[in-house]
Amino acid sequence: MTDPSTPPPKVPDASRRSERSRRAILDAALELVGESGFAKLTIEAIAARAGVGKQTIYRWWPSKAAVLFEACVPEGIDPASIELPDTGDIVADLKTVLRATVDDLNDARLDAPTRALTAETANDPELGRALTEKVLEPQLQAYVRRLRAAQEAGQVDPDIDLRIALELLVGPLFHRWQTRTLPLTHAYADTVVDLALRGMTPRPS
Amino acid sequence: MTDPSTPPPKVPDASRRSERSRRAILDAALELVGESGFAKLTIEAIAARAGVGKQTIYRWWPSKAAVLFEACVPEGIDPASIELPDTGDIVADLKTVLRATVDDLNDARLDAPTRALTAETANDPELGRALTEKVLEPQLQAYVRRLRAAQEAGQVDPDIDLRIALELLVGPLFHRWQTRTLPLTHAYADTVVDLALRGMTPRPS
Amino acid sequence: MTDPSTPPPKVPDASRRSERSRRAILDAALELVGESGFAKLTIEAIAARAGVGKQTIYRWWPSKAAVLFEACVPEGIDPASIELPDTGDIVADLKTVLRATVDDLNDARLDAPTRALTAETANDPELGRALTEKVLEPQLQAYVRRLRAAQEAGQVDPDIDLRIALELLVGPLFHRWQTRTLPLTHAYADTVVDLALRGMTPRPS
Amino acid sequence: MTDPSTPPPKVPDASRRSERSRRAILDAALELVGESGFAKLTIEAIAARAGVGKQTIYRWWPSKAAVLFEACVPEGIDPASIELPDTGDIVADLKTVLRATVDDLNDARLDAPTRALTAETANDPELGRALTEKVLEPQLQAYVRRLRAAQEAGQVDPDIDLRIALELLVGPLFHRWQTRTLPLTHAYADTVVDLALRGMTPRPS
DNA sequence: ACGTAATCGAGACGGTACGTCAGGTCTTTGT
DNA sequence: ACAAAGACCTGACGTACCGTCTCGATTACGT
Repeated sequence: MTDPSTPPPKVPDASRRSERSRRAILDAALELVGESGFAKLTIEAIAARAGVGKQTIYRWWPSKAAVLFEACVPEGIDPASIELPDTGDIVADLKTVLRATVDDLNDARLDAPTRALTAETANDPELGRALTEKVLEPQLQAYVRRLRAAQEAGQVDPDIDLRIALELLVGPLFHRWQTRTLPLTHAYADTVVDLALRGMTPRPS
Repeated sequence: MTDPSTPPPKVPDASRRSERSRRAILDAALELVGESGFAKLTIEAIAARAGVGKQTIYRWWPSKAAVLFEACVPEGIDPASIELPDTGDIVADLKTVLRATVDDLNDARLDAPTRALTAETANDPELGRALTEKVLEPQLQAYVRRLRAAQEAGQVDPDIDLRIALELLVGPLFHRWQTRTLPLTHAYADTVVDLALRGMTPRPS
Repeated sequence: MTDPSTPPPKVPDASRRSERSRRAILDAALELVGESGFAKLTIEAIAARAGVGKQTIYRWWPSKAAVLFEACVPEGIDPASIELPDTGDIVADLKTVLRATVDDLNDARLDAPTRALTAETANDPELGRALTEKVLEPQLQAYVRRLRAAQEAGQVDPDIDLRIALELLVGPLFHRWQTRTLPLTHAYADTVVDLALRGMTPRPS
Repeated sequence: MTDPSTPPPKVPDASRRSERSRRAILDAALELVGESGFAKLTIEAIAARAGVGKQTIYRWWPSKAAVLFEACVPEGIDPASIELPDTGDIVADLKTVLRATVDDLNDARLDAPTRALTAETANDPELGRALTEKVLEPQLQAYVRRLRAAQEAGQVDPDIDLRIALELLVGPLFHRWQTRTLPLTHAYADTVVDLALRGMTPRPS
């Protein structure tokens, strides 16, 4: 028996949803956030640019952050499928990955929406949870898997907490990106990997 | 010779400023951000709570972020005066400091405004610059000074880039705080210090 | 030769029309206008109450006023069949009729929809025309016929313009109903008839 | 002791009201209702035409009907000051007045807003009351006063209920105007007066 | 001691965007 | 083929704040 005091929230029928409108909305959101930033992004502007009624946005998304989230993170990609390269050389592999991350963070097209979403998590915990679960954790877990392989290959001290090890790698990059204190470069990525890994080498027994 | 097309921006006379109003505004801003978060913080609400006209806020601050910034970071503290402890034991000293940082980040009173300001830097570069310059860099420079002392004492490899070394310490903490992936604990701070420092010990030549 | 630029207006096939739906719609409209008034009457609400798709209403009626009109004025009654009583005593007959009119206007069930339709004629001239032609004029013509009979019977001055005579009778009632200035009573109807008829008695030549 | 559950409705300070805005709003409302009718009259359109924020309308008027009401009925006219002419000849005086009324009702500038306001009273009883009290009743009372003078002068039967007598005069005009059945002319006004007054002449005792 | 000039509380103003609602059209899915 | 259902685009609603402006009423100097 359901609660009679709160009538059903009228969930719309997803099977009748217009894919044309959905795509137009997501594209418009990405365009607009690139042009003017998240603060000036409004639902009305998205609707106008997409040639869509506002209600069509409110029907399917709870906030402009949710729209942007879906625009940035296309659903349907399997989180478990994310895998770091494994050439057998943990240091080289991590440098490859962190250099790619640096390139992504320096990409102007990705920078604006990513910063916007990250910032919005401060006001919107629900968004934060979604972002962590759908995007961040899958990537971090890939790091953990790669580090575990290195551990098993004897390249990393077996006593190390891999979760913290990973944070030693990505934390510094994230910190520089977030604070804009100094530029993010490949050389920086390399140095972080070298320094972090030096502390993880197996101790001579 | 000044531009005649733009009349003087009417800088108000700071000497006549009402300290009562200033304090009331800052206090009201802090209260409100604690109660409802930054998103629901409005200039009108601050003015109403402080018993102040809106213009009194607009006269002295350019944005609600600037108000909050001043509320959180009382001016008049000398950035150069920030100093990390130096007992001679770099590991112990860093653990002391990072534990204190963990405590601060876990303090509910500081959490909301700090997150709000951090998030707002994504939309307000001017605020970001101020935060970096007045708050962040002074602290980071204190780390650099303490690490340099350790280097000179032979506890840290002289080849290490201290700026990056510092980021290996604070980056992980900042990352956890920002992403809320796992709890921030003293044990975590200790492990980060241990792991980071292991990579910085002088190499046996 | 038809205009090729305007395609046929797609007149639906009336023979396949669902009588069930038609009745449900008309009943729902009457119910709703009684419950909440014309202003809050919406096509959506009628459709929902009638268990009918909105399109089924739009297919057959041009506006909510048209629905209400058909609900109030069942088609198929012969306008010429309306007849005032004729006992030979014009004063008594008019009092009978105006008292009945007063009763109708005081009937709460009829009041709301009638007022709504009357008011809507200000915005919807088409509706006004329909109302006049189908409802109002047939009744007024009945008055004219009855007054003419009285004229021929020597009870009314032959020089009188009967159209205006009739308006002297119904105008005051309509005015009071519309303006709600004073209550509509049988006594009022009687006085109006007495007063109006006094001016119409054949002059002593 | 006042009700603590309902905070004061924040009545705005009338002394600071902008007369410029007020006039612009009333003018815009009159223009728009003349152009497109009351149904298509929107607060947004009024605000746009008047070059005014919507809130400035909502601050001072409860509905678009109230705006139109004030636009049509400039406040500050003393209801008691309305007086019908008194040349001593009641028939001639009434014809003068009703002819003027006919002219007003045929004036296109007054027609649209007057019809709109009249129609709106069906949905908005508060408006109806205001209209009756501020506009209608003062005029009707003037009729009553003039008829009473005629009564005292021996031109009207002392037994007549003057309130009903007045309705016999204005009711027919109102009815024709409202139903648009036949044109409103001076000749019509004259005939109504003649017919109605014939029934009011003093009976030969 | 007194003008006078600036700040102050207050809040009306022209605006922008909000999130909701209803209108009327179009499309999909039975029956 | 028509009816139900309901998603869609449109546009107005009434509200919340924005940042600017104007209004007396305090202040706090500089004569």
